[in-house]
Amino acid sequence: MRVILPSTTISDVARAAQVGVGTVSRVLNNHPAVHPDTRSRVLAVIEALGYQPNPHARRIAGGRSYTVSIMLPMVEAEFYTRLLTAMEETLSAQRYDSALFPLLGRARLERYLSSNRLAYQADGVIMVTYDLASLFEGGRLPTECPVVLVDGYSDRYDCAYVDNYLGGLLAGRAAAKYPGELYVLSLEDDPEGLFVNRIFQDRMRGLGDGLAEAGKRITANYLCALHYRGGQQAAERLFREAGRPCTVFAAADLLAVPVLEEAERQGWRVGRDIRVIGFDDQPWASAQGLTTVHQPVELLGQTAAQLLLERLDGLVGPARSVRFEPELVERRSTLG
Amino acid sequence: MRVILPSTTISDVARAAQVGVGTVSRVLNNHPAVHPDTRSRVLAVIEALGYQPNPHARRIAGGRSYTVSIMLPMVEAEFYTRLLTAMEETLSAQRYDSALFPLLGRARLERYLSSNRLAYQADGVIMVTYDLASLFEGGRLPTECPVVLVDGYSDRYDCAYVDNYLGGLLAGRAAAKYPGELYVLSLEDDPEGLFVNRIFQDRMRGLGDGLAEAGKRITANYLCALHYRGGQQAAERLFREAGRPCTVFAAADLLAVPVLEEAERQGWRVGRDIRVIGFDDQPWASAQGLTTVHQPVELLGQTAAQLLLERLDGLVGPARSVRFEPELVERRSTLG
DNA sequence: CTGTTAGCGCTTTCAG
DNA sequence: CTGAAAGCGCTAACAG
Repeated sequence: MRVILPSTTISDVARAAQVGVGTVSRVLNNHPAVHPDTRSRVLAVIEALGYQPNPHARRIAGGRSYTVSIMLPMVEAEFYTRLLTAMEETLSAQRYDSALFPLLGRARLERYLSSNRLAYQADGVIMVTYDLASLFEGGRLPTECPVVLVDGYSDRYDCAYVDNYLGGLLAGRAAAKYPGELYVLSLEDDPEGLFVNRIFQDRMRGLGDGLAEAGKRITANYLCALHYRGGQQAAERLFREAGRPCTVFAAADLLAVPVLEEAERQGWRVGRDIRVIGFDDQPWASAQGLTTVHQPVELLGQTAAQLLLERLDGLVGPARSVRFEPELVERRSTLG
Repeated sequence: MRVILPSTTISDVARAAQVGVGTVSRVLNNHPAVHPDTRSRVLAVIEALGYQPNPHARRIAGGRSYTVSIMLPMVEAEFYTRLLTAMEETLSAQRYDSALFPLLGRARLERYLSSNRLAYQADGVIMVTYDLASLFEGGRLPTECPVVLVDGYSDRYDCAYVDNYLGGLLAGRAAAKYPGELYVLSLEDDPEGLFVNRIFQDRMRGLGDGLAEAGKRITANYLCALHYRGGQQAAERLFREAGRPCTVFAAADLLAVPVLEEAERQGWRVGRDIRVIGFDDQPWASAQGLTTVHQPVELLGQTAAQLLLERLDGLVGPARSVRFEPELVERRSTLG
């Protein structure tokens, strides 16, 4: 990796390019009023010197720091890793950097959110999954900078989300066609009760309605923690209590895997004795032959980043929301 | 939550407290040369106005931004969550904020590390587990600010680490006393090969030496991914291939759990037919009755933060390293 | 002990 | 189109 002296400043560039600092600044900020020749000369010097503007100075001077804060839960790594990667790619294409602030509890959250703290010293904020604004009086984060919510719905902020109700509905309608009882693995409540996660509630509501259309209902709901082991513990109980044939809806692919594996262990034929429907369509779901509700995770991330970038470019107006429709992907786990 | 106007500035405070901005700055930075009465008057105003200094301005002015960047892997949530919490608590007690930069691949890493970018615009950097300096020519991060490595050993930077070799040795010596073959669940290599993780290598070396002292050796080593499911897949193979009695060393508690559970499923008596030794001593290991090598995770985090804070206070001198000794905690899984 | 002032690196007028 | 200059919020001399 090339090492660059961190001490190069805008006036070094100006001097080397034989222009004023104002002009360098204009080039840096893509101001149109710069002669093409001057611009390219300055750019050449910037390149040669490996100059990078100091984000703090930019911010202090009333410009942008080209920095966004992302506040995200520290669970279920895979989903968030995908989302993060997508957001960071979109942001960095516009030369924005991002820093993460993990949602690890109320005390830490309050620290982040107290005005003027680091998390707010960015040009924009992306909240992932949780609409933290609801924790504040007035229902708004105490910040002037644009805020976007991803993987969650809000009517006060721009947001990009998947219609989890519809996803549940699709799963419910599919499940209603299959013989036998229907069992569900869904998420237990957040022990801290701090964050309100509507996502899983929506999936369950959709599922219930999808079943109801066909006059069916859930036989039992196994609540579990959102990790493989949680799913496995639920699966073990399920196999003790369920008869075949039956259908299982797992509110996340992660929870469906142990069900498939337990079925194999118990000698139940997946797709006949037991049908399994997941939610997410993680990259590995296809190889597992798991029928599931597809969520466009990367698209979600790109969209959220895009919404924020537009605000950072000065767009004003009411909150926009981009809704994605999930799709049922049928595979071996329901097709025998 | 109380909402505070983000626009309060140091001169607002100075005016309200009827002092000069210099004095306010002195109070802010705990400069001794301030009359106690003046100090308390200023502090009262700061409190009343809810004033928080702007970290960018502080940084720009040549002072500290009271900000540290933490670069950490996005896996095995529990260990890192504990470590993070400990570090953040120690840092925030000294009024330092921290932002996370996830290690998600080479491209992103290079972006973080290119000089003058956000990750470096902090007063200090904490690297977790991976010594990123080895990726650079010269073996040093291209930054002037102090760097600390936690959960890893380095001779160029201050570091706080647990002697993983010793941990392995203790496990090996214990295992050598038990009858039957010895099986191991350890970590498969990082697919990207980007980061060199010595931790698990050290544990394995120690284990081998501990066994060798008693003239014993490992019968088979099951490589697996560092999550419950990885452990479970290894455990299933292990139970097909192993005879009883036997002993299993899992290089992380996370991997030991599925072994215990599979034993129960297979009707093997834990502590007699199969003995299990983990590594970490996670908070739940005690309830599981898991014999394991205790790592003082919180202490590790506090120490790393402390090492950094001392550097931030101006301490100079050669790299210091704080080594913690792990301890074997014997529980039901080896005691029958 | 304290007020005043000169920058920190950058953006943004404001004249040319 | 471009240079000079003011100022963002703060720290760190510098005088008193």
